[in-house]
Amino acid sequence: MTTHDVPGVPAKRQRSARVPADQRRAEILVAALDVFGARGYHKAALSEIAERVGITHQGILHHFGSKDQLLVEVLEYRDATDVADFENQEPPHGPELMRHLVRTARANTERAGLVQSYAVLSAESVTDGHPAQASFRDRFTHLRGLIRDALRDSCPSDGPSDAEVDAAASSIIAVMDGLQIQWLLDPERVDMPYAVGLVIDALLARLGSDHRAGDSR
Amino acid sequence: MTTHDVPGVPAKRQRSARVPADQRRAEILVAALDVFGARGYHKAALSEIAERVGITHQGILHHFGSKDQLLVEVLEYRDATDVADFENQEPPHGPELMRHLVRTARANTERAGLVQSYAVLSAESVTDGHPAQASFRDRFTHLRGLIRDALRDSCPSDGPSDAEVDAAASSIIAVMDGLQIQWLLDPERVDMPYAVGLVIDALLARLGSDHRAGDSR
DNA sequence: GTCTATAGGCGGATAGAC
DNA sequence: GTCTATCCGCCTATAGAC
Repeated sequence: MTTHDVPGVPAKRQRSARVPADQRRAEILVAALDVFGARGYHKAALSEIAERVGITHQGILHHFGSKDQLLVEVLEYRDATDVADFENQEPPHGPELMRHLVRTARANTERAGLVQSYAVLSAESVTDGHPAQASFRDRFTHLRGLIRDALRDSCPSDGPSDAEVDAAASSIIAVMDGLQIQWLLDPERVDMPYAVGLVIDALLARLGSDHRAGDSR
Repeated sequence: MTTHDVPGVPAKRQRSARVPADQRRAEILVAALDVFGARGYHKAALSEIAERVGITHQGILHHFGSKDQLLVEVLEYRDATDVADFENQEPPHGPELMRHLVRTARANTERAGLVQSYAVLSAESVTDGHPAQASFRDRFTHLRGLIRDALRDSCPSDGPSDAEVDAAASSIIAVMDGLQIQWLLDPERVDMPYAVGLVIDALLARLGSDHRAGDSR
């Protein structure tokens, strides 16, 4: 090294330009979503996120308090941008929701980074004491409710049992999530939007028809 | 502390009994599967695994070389014990495979630790350069092939298109995997075996029937 | 109000003693 | 086969510079 390493005068890091907190927080959230998705939450280093923003890792802790809290806010940010992709603030209802889910699967094939973040973080959330556990549990509860209502709308008369509708709602979410992992590992061999559409059609047909006559389970 | 902390004589750890390598490796694999499931791969500490076996974490590195390699061997061990649960060494074929999948989902409700290990590790494997990436990609390719063949067996005449069968195979695996995460977060509200059975029935009906006449997609 | 510097503690990896 | 010793990298807390 050619610069002077005088003990009392450490090689000074170029000080970052002073930026308003709101803007800085937004920059950090974008970088964090990227790095969390690429490395997973536990392997991700605050210093890597900080480097992308041009500050030190202590700067992140100043804005977010802890790595756990940063994760929670990253997930909120992800959900916010996800709904903003579609014109309405509110997610669609009824049969339109099913088409929305297929469209989402199709859109996801163009944003592998976001898909990876979601897949890794949602699975990691089931580990003991994970900071995002409540966030994901609430998310799934909410989604199941939305889809359950939409399924009921599509099967008006002599509807299927509550158990069937609940299971179908869980399954539609599960297919979307499970396909993401297979697709990330082998994009050529997995067609996410087509498979999601197929399962939804099959479940709607099953719930709509009077299959119980010939049921042998 | 009341014991003597003489500098030259550090409090000596009780030395473990010398155990044959094969036996020790097996003990480590059992403990590792447990800890990886409870904490996730990255959060899991070699020292915690070592403690259960009664050695230091360096002992594990002696037997497995690295934490990454330990994970790979843990997954192989898991698969080996999984097939041993059922009488035949070979997984069932044809329609019997579908019943096997539902039975597996039911059995999984009694072994949350194993389910957690699988869910966390399979999702983590999609991160950049993860040591288990090839292992999981091959696993999914193999499983899709098995299920694809079984679906064809169940729909003999004027069968559905290859694309439909492929998508159905991916979807059945995806439902099982995705349901595990929802179930781990909220066991009371998710019925894994019932939902898996529902999706399989719905897909079989869909692939078997001549739905294309009224298809509007 | 925004950020950096310093220091402690833990986890993984390597080398060498017993 | 197992241990001790040592290194480096990461998260976190505290203090203080601008």
